[in-house]
Amino acid sequence: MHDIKKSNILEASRKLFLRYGFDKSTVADIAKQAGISKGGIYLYFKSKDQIMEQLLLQEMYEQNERWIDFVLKDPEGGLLHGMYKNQLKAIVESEFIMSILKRDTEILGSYLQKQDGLLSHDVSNIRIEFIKKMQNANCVKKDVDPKVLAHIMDMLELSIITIADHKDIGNIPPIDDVIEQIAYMMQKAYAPEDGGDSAAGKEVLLAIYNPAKKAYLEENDD
Amino acid sequence: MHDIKKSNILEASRKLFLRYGFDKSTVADIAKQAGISKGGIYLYFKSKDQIMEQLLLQEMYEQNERWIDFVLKDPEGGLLHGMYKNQLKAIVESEFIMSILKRDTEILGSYLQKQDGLLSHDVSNIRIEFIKKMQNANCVKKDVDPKVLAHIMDMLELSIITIADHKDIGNIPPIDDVIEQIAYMMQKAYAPEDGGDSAAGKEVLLAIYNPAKKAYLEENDD
DNA sequence: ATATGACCAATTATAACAATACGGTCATTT
DNA sequence: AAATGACCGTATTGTTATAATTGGTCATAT
Repeated sequence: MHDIKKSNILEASRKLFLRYGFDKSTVADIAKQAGISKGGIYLYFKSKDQIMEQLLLQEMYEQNERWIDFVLKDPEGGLLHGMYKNQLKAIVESEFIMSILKRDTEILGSYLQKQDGLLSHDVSNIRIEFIKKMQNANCVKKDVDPKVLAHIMDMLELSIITIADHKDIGNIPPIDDVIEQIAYMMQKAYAPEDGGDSAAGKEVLLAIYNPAKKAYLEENDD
Repeated sequence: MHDIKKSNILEASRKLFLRYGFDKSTVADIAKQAGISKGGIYLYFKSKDQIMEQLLLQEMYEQNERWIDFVLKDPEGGLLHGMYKNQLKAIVESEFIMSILKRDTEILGSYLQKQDGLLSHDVSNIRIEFIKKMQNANCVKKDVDPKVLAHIMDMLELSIITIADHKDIGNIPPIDDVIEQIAYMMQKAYAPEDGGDSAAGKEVLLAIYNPAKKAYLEENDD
């Protein structure tokens, strides 16, 4: 990160947004938490909304980095169940990412209404295309409808985050156990008969991810 | 149903609650819709809350009847994936049941805050016990943790209902396809090696369901 | 007996207004 | 140049009084 001040502001915002939500965290609060003056904020960001936008981008970037990292280290990371497992693991490490996926009004507040750009872009279509590519690379059984499979993956991703609001926490098993069980289920159902080609799957993932990463870093050289 | 008037009131309430929600549907509205006077309502129910309570009980009963019916007709209905599939099918046939599982404040309104009795009883523990019984009856693989499996079933049940609030409807596949795919996944992952004993599973289900049904009918002889 | 709707207390919605807090700016300081 | 915080117009929130609606009752009618 080039600019330590900018980084401080983002870190302060992350902390406050998660604790009090976007609406209840004032620019003055953020300035105080970051150890600078209110006016100083506006030397680095043109609005409070833009702070949130940058924060979302950063968190998404870091989540993806974690994901790729997990995948490359996992022998089965190139197969569908391995990728999905590691994506879920990367997601649940960030409360902020979870609040995005939930579209949590408590955290994101009025930013949800205003800024639809970042948050509304539909991740499901990306997932569908991805599954098709994985089928071609012999990482997923070919006789399954990518649209339906992607949707079930969307469902599990959503509910792993939201179910805490619907069940007593005492009845929720450890999140790692749940993720492992989901991966097991997907492996049994969707891995090709011959086990699949994990190395090829990793290639598919990197071929999509690396250009996106490069584009992001060029736009945000921090 | 013994009393046609009572039935009319419940039917009128169901219609209005689903359309306008519990809070926005007044007792006068219900009376009008049912074709009787407001005072008449109180000859059959002691409060507006009690109408909702009876309605919930009725809807749950009917959902269970549909479920058992589907299961008995399905050759694989006695296996875990068959039972779950048919339970999901029975659920999505009733908007009311879906609003209960969502704890939809738009529909249930202030009834959610007041009456916790009916809605808060945790269905997850029932599911765990059920899976254990199914394992003993050779309908589910024995090397899986019932707590985790039950939780994943809770997750899928929840998200099949709630995901419409999070995705464009254009990107949601037909609900029947989704349910079939979930069943396929569960069959691959959790059916015993030998295919399992569907008839035994049906016995397990009826052994639990029939006494519960009898108790309900005795309490509500309508 | 059964059913009605005018009536009641209690809750909730509406309106008008005052007070506050907010995001953002900019003259001044460092 | 870089950073500050007093300042500004607006939007939100709090307050109060008043009006309307609601769930539930019960004297009366059928």
